[in-house]
Amino acid sequence: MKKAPTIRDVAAAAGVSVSVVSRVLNPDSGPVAPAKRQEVVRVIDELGYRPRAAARELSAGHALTIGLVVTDLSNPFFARLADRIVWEARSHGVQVVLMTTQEDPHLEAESLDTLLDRSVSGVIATPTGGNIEKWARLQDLGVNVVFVDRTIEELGDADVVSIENFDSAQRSTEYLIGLGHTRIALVTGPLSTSTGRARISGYRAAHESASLPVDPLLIRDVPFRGDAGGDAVGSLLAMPQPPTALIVANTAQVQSSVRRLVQKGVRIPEDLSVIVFDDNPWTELMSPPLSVIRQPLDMLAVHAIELVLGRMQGRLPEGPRLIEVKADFLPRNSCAPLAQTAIR
Amino acid sequence: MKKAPTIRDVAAAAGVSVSVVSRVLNPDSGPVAPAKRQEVVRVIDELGYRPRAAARELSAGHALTIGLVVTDLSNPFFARLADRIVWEARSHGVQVVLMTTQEDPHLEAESLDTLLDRSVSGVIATPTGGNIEKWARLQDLGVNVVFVDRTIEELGDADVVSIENFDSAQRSTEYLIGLGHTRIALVTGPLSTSTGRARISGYRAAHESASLPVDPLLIRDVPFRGDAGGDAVGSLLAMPQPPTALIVANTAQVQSSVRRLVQKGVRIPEDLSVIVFDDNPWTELMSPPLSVIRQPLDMLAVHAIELVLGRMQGRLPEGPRLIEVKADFLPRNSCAPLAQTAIR
DNA sequence: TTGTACGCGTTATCAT
DNA sequence: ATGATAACGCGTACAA
Repeated sequence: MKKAPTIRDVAAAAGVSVSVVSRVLNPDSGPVAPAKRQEVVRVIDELGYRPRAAARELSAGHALTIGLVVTDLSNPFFARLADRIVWEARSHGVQVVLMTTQEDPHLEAESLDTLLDRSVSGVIATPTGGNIEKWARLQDLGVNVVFVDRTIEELGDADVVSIENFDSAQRSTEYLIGLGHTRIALVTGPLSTSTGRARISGYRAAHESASLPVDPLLIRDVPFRGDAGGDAVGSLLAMPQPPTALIVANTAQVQSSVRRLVQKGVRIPEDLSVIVFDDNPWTELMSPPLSVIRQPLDMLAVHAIELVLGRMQGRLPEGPRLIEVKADFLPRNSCAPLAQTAIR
Repeated sequence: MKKAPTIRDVAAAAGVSVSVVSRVLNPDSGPVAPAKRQEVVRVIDELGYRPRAAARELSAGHALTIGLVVTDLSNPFFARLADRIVWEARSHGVQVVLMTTQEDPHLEAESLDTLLDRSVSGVIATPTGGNIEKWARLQDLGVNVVFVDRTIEELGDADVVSIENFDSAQRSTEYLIGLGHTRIALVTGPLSTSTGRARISGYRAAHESASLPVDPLLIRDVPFRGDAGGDAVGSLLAMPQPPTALIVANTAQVQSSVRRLVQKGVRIPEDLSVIVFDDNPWTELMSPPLSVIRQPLDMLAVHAIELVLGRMQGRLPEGPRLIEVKADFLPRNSCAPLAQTAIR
C-alpha cells in the first residue's frame, strides 16, 4: 500500500515549483511556458497524480458536490430521479452524496447537518415538511437549495420543481366523473406535504365544477411509508357504500394499494375503476394495464440539476424559481363507465 | 449569507485554546477539565459549530466516506441495494457518494478516479468486468473494495458478496425439467460477467444431470442495457422450434423480456412457462403471478456494508472473503407441465 | 513567466 | 491539564 503523490512530488519530479503545476491544473489561473507545461503534464501522467479533493475544498471553502436528499430509494420514483440526477451531475464534474430520510424529519435534520459539514454547494431534496429553520440556515450559509416534487411554502428562498399537482388530480377526477362515477376515493399523501394538499384541492375542484358533493370519508390522506395505502384501500372497500372508483395519487402508495386490491380479489375495472400516479413501467404489464398519471421525472431531474448547477455557477437571476411541469394522463384499461360497474 | 464558525471561533468564545476544543470534539485524544469541557460544549452549541469534513479529511488522509458504484439506479435491484447500503452506512456515520456506470467500463474508470480523489476509504461496487489494473491500483492505495452481485476473478484481493448463481440457475432449470420441459430458453447477462457465466453453467449442469442435450441456440447471453432482453425473447419465439419454457436470469432483462411476451400475446403458462430472477414486488401482482428466484438483496447489502466497515476499522482477518447467500426459488403460477403446454 | 509564502480548518506532537 | 505549533495538500496573492 503505497501512498499517492502530491503536487509537491510532481513539482520536484518536473523540476518546477508547485505553482506551475497548479497553473497547469487550473488553466485559467495563469500563464505557463509551453515547454514546461508539456513536461509537467508528462510527469503528472507518469506518476498518476490526482489532486486531493479535500485539499481543494478546504482551500476553496466549498465542495464540488451536491447532496441528494430523498425519502427512500425503494420507491421507483426516487430511484429513477436519483439515477438521472447522478448522471447529469457527473457530466458536469459534480459528485452526489446520497441521503435518505424515510420521511422522518429527525433523520432529515441529521442529513442536513452532515451536508453542511461537507460544505456541499447545493442540495436537491424532497423535504419531509419539517426542519424549516434548518433549511433556512442552510440557505443562509450559501447552500443552494432546490426542492423537487414537494415544497415547503414557508421557505421563501428555495427553487422548486414539481408537477402540476392540482391539475393532475383535477383531470383524473374529471375523467372518472365523466364516466359517471360519483363515489370516487382518493388515497394521497399526508396534509403536511404540499403534494398531499394540492392533490386534494384538485380533487375537490373537479367535484365542484360538476356540482358533485364530496364525501370526506372518501379522502384518505395517509403516511407514505409502510402499508398505509393498502390499509386505506382495505377500509374503503369495507365502507357500507364503497367507492366505485379509486385514485391513488402518490407513487409511494401505489404498490401497497394495488396489492391489496389483488389480494381482495377486486376486479378492475368491473368492480372498481382505478387510476394511479405512476413512474413504474410495470403498471403497463398488469392485466388490465392501469390508467396512470405519468410523472415526467426526467423533466423534474433535468430542471432540478439545471437549477442547482446554475446557482452554483452564479448565472441565473436572483429570485427563487418555481417550475411546474405537466404530467400526462394516460388512459388505459383500468377504468369503466359507472353503468358497467358491478357493485354500485 | 454569513459564514460558519471555525474551531478558532469556538476557542476564542470559550476562552480556551483550539487544542482544548479539539480534545472535546475527539474524546479519546486527551484529557480536559470537566469545567472547561462543559463550557466548550456550551459555546459549541450556542454558535452551532460543526467541524468541517474537508479539514478532517485533509488531516487524516482519508474520508469517512464510501463510494457506491452501480450500473443503473433504474434497475430496482440496484435501487433497493443502494437504499439499504445508504441506510446502513448512515447508522455508522459514514456517507455514501453514488456513481453509476451504465455498464460502461469507461465511465467506471472515471468513477474510480473520482473516488480516489475523494480519498474514500471503501468502495462497494458491481464491476463491469473491465478496468482490472484500476481496481488493483485502488486497493494498492488502501481503499477497501467489496464487489457485490458480480465479481472479477482476476482480482485476488477483493471481498465478494453474491448469491449462489450456479445453484439458482440449476434449481430453476431442474424445476422446469421436472415439469417435462426439454426446450428451455435462458436469457442471461454477457459472458464477460461472472454472473452470466455461472448461471449458464448451472443451466448446463441441470441438463447434464437429466441427460438432456443443450441446444446452444436457446442460450442468449445478451447485454444488460437497452432492449436486449426483449429482443432475445422475440428471436426465441421466432425459432422454428421455439422453447416451451423460459428463464430470465438477470433482473436487468426481466422488464423488457416480460414486456415483449405481453406484446406478443404469449399466454403464461399456457404457451410458455416462465421463471425470472427478481427483486421487483410487481411480479407478484401480474396475472399470473410469476415464479421467481428471489434475490435476497437485504443480505447482500448487509454483508457488503459489514465487510467495508469491518475493513475500515481494521477488524476482520487478512485474506479476501467470499460470501455467497442463498436465493430462494418461489414457485407461483407461471409454470405448467409440458403436457399442458399448447405449442410444443 | 516563475517561485515563495501564506491561508484554509483540523488533528497530533510536544512543551509547559 | 493546557497551549503553541507543525503538518495535511492545494490555491493564490505577491514578489522576483
